[in-house]
Amino acid sequence: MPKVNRTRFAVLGMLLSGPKSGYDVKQEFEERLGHFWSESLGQIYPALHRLHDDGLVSVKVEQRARRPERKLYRITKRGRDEFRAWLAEPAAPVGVRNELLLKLYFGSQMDPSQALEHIERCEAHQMQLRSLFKAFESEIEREAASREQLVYWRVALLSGQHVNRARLAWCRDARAALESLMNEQGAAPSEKSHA
Amino acid sequence: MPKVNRTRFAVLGMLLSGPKSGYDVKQEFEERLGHFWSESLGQIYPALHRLHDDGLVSVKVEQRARRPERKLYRITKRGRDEFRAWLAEPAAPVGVRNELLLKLYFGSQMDPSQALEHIERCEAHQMQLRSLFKAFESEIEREAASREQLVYWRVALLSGQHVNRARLAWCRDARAALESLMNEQGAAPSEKSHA
DNA sequence: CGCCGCATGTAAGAGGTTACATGATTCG
DNA sequence: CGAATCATGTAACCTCTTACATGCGGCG
Repeated sequence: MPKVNRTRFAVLGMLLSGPKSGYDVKQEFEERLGHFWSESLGQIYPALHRLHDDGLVSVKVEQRARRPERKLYRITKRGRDEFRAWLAEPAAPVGVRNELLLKLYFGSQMDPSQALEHIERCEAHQMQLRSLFKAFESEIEREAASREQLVYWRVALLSGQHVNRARLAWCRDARAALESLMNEQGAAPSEKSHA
Repeated sequence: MPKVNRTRFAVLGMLLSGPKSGYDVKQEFEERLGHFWSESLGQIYPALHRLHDDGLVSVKVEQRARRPERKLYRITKRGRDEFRAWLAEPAAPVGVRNELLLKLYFGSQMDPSQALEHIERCEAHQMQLRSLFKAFESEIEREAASREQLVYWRVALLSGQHVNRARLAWCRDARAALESLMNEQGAAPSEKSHA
């Protein structure tokens, strides 16, 4: 298993669109990649230091009138080369760890009504996500620097939307399954206390 | 943020269906929860020791003729109680870290044909997954111990299938978007070398 | 004055994978 | 005999989040 450090390249990639401070990098992760990637400041600052040690970025301290000073990191030629090499490599599959499904797998240990609550929470969350994605649609239209970039941003967003729709559809199916289970048990109450 | 140890409860949950060894627990994770949860032996053994220290499981060494001996862990009353309490709590949302989308987000740094390869790899992987899910459908039908358990297992599987279908649909959309981008650029080749 | 936003960093600690270490038994 | 499976465990090593520590400037 070719274990590469993804934070390293995620941060490096953020610098492609121009020199940035660690703080800027964090902002951009949250604003634009929030639905498929995240990095904390506790990862970003050390990553920038390491990138500098390795010569993939250069630093310059920027002094601004009446604003705190900050370090602007700029990607170097070597940085670009290494980034492109990383881009070409196959992506590792997403690690799956879904706590909701884990709990539902053990659903027979709880009340069906409790299981239903879990699903309703998921449904509410996915509805919110749907709105966010909707708002994002117009935002990337405005902010993309080129036709090419817009296409790739749309592709990334589209993935979120497809999965979001799938989760919403699943919530409906799951609710239906649990409701019919509750009807069955309500109609024919077998012994439950020692299950 | 109420940080609870999920491995602890995942392992504890595995013992609900009867006493098991650490090795058994690992098997069951792989066979039945593979698509939404995983635990390594390096987590499972220490987790069982801690569960024992905390009185949530009991141990018994099982001697078998001409087979290596093993430790059978059995969930205790307290274990069941704590497990049920954990089940009732809201599940943490899935942490998102999708390396494929990260690379595609930076797609304008590579050849569209390279981006296309990334998508085709994803598509191939999702096709395999689809077959696995299909096979799983009949397996849970055979192995569920009760009607109730079957419903919950079906709900968990259904989630995998919905998301799998969404990813396949996205692969098709993404391929189409990239192919039309390649046509545009092939027809009107603007300067590319310094992008 | 106190809080918020900007800005940089470190340290502690949890969580997680992999490799290592050991040993029995079974099957070809 | 050697490889695969069963079986248990530890150690090293990443990764990641959180909390802590510090300081400036603007705003109410």
